[in-house]
Amino acid sequence: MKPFYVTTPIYYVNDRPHIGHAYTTLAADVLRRYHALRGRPTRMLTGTDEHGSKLARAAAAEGLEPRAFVDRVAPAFRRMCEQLDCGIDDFIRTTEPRHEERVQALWRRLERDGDLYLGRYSGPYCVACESYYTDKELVEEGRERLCPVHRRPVETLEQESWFFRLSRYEGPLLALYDRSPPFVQPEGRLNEVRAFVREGLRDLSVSRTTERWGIAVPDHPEHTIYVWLDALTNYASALGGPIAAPGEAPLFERFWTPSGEVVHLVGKDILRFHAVYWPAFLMAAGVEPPTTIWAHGWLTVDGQKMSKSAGNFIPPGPLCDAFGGPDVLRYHLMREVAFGQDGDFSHASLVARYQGELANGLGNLLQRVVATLVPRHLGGRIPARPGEPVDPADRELQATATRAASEAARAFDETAPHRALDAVWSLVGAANRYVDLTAPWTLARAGRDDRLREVLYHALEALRWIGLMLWPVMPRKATALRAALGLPPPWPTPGVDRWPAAWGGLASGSSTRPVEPLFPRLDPAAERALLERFGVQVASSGPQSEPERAPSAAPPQTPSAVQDTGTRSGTTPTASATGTTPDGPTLVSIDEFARVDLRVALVLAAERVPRSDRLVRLEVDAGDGRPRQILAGIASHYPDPSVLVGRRLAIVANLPPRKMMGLESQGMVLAAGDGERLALLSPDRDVAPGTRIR
RNA sequence: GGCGAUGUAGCUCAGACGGUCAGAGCGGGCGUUUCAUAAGCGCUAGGUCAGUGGUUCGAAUCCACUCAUCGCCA
Repeated sequence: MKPFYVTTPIYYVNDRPHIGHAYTTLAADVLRRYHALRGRPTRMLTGTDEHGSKLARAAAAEGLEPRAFVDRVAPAFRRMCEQLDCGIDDFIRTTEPRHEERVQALWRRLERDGDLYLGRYSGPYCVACESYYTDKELVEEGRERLCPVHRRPVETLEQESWFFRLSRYEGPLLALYDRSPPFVQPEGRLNEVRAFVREGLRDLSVSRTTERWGIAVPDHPEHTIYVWLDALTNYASALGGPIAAPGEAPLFERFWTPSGEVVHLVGKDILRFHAVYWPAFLMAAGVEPPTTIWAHGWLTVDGQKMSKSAGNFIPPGPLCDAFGGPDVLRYHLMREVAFGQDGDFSHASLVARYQGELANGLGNLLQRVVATLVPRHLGGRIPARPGEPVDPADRELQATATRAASEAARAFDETAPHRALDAVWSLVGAANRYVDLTAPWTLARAGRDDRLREVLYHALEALRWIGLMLWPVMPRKATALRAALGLPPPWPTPGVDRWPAAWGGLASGSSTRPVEPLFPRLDPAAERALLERFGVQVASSGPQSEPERAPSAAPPQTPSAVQDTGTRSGTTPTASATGTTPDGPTLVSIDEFARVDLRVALVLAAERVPRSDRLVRLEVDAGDGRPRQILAGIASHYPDPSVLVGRRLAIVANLPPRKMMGLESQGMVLAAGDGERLALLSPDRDVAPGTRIR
């Protein structure tokens, strides 16, 4: 069995973990679990990238030593893995001695073999950043080219630098790109890399005298090793490689071998470093390059482009909490996004898939079969295994299962979890149809017990297959499903292929277990509540208005873009990616406007909110049948709000509830104001509370 | 500017070698069962397959050009 070694990028710790990090880590874990289930020895690595001037600056900004800073922020990434049930085998930090030693060992090897030489590097340099930039990183303002961070002119600075003889490896790299299976996936990306290399490679500057926070060049401590040479080496250093005497690094020998498979999952922004520099470093050191560099796409949120503005991301934690564990998020991300392509995340889609596919599809299937039919008609006993299916319905179910298992396996083998899940769901659908078609409840009434037992056996067996195939993506739920069938978790065992293959593997005689619904359906109220909790406007997809003129401390409620995968971006510095919105008036369609629920509301009570100098608490009749509480920032204009009682005001009634000063505001009153004067809007004659405004 | 990719039903997308390729899932509409988480199941979508012009007996599928979007490079 070929060993399988999969890595995520190491995450740059200048940020908190968000759903983009979660996505890559999840994908690696899913692949790892799949191959483990197939009986392969597996290993998964993730970690954090903790060197570089950006981090040193971030630390300085908080008055911390870099070491103290990274020690504080790095654990969040490890916690994310745990939260997502990603069974990592190792977590490496580039500041660990075991890594630094291996990087220096690699350096010595490259130097010994003549692939490093001392030269002079010159390029645009920002004094404030103490950092070089490449031409394309600079921002142009007028005729000037400025530092992307400080917006200050850069100067051309020359310094002594070590160079790696990258130019030597043009031919070997191109040969690597011709090998099959392709070194880079998806293949479209391979062409880009090939084109890049074909245009010629220049030697690479791999040390900086201006950089302090990093790994020192052996014997030349005034030089710091280039952060990418440092960072890339993590994939091998975590195993004790890439340079190690025989017997010294057993893990490296076991997993980093031509007879094994080494897969690096990377974001498409860092493809070049992985597909050009990394294999070149390794070839120079006489080490086999990895098997595959898999570049996945971006995750947008609600179709919004990525943005790097701070705090503008979706952390995975609340999504796990909302569904009692990570499996629903795991499922959704793997199912929704075609691996390798850009994908979109939206809470609405998450909930829709949950309801349609998990609750109605699989959850309900398990419920009808295991929680009802089998206990009711068979006393919870798993019936005897029938002979070879002869009934067309039985044969059809079995054929679908066989097809699903082989298609799902092929999809996982091709790193296409979305297609694997598609295949599994073809079996879920077939099993639901099978139950409908064979109608066990009718068989029971007709006293056809033999047939009833056969039918339920096949339905249970289908569930067993589903449970196994789902385990890589939803380990907890798959385990719960198997428990319902009276089966243990599918402990992966090297050398043992547990993928379903033979129909009839379910042992008879044992008992099913009572189960809680695997994926409890959200009733409309719960669904709405959940979406509102996520800040999704129910029944519309339009942008939201902010309730009242509330303090802007809270993050924007409009779900917006997530960032890139948070790895070291080789090309785009932090500040450059922010887009600006044109200032011109925005037109809305009549439909968009119609989504705003404007109503007349009668003020029943009004009082100042204690300890707030702005807020007034209103109780209004908005035609809901019960009073509604609205907070309005109008206290400075209405110091005695009781004058408002009995007035009819215009309100927005379908904003998500929002808490201010510990009180929930269920709407917003409309007012005209310029900061100095403010006037509440009222209808000019009496209309019933709740009357729609249009 | 160079190279490349994509543009198929409201949405997300499948559709080697040109001739049951005009499809799937979701959403929408209609119907139906009752074992089940008001779930399931069945039927239904009449979309110029971006546009134009070619090649061909015949093209979503080949060629050219145009438009749009995107990626890599400069």
